[in-house]
Amino acid sequence: MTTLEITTQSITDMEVRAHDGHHASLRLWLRLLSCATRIEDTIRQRLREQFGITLPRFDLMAQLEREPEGLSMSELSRRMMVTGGNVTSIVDQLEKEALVKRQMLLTDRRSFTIKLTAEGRSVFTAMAQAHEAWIVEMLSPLGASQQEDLHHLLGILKSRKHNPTQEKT
Amino acid sequence: MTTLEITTQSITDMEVRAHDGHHASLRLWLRLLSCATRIEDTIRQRLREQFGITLPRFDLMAQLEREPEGLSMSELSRRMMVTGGNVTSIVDQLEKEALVKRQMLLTDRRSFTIKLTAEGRSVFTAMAQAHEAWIVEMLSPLGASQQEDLHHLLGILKSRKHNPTQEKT
DNA sequence: TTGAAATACTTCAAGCCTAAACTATCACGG
DNA sequence: CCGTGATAGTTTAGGCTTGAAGTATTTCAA
Repeated sequence: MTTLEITTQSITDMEVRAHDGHHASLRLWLRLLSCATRIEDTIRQRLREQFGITLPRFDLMAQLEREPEGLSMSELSRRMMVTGGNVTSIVDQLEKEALVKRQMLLTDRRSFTIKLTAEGRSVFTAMAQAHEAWIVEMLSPLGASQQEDLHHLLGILKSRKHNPTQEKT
Repeated sequence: MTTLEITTQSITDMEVRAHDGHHASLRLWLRLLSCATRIEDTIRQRLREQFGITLPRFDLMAQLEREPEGLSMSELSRRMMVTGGNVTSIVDQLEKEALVKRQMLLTDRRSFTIKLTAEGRSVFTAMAQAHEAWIVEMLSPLGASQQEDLHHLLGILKSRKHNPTQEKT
């Protein structure tokens, strides 16, 4: 299956590299996933213990905090990268706790705007501060320039996501 | 709260850097999470469409594939970093589909060994091959040396995870 | 021996999440 | 107008996940 003839290094090197590259990619993916999971689990646990809130609810509030004008359900769904039905249930919960409110739109009766309530904003501010400190703490094994490097590498990964042979430009 | 007096650049620089560093860490975390989520979602979707299996079931089978002798429930739970109850339900499903089997232990009647069935092993082999190709494809925006860099940086992050208070160079 | 603590696993309630089906409203070309 | 297709949200069934409570078994020391 693989060539055994070694006239120059180049051919063999390429194949060895390709083969190893597969396992290396897999290992890289597992490590990436593991890092993200560990950090996320820690955040989830601390939010629960210290603020009695779930991560998805926190995330939704974080989206709203950046948009004082509020967001529609579909825009929330897009930004949070989750399905619409999911957003419905999270907003339902947060509305029950009076942390967000649905606001009718005059221009389109199908839609409405979700906003933080005054209490929601104040609660979120306190949580966000703690949250940011946790992140800083958990990323601190990396120095500032290493964090920049990591940010850059992940940016490359993000940009051209998955490119099945030939994709539109 | 912060000093407003600027006698030399240094003080302000430090504070600005600290402040920016916080936001930079947060941005880095969001990017890391987003990369992991996008890749994971793609894998989940393709496993479902092409093999009619869920990601957790695939992951559990992957653990078993590496251990021909099988694993206990608690060992599976530890390796997959999920709770025991979770493993119970996934094994239940896989057992229904005859992809894994519970095997009584003579030495300890509380426990048993979970193994892939012959069919499970054969099904898994096909899936794993596709899975690895997807990973290679999705990581391909990064060259081999960039993947190594990323692997290395994530290794640092993983090792010293979160280290309360004491540290910073 | 025996009973308390530890261990292995299961069950349960509650919440997250998805895909798919459903309702209501809007847009717009005929 | 009007009807057809698109869009905004909701609902539902099924699966994952957790934390906590529960059952069975083992360990170990008094």
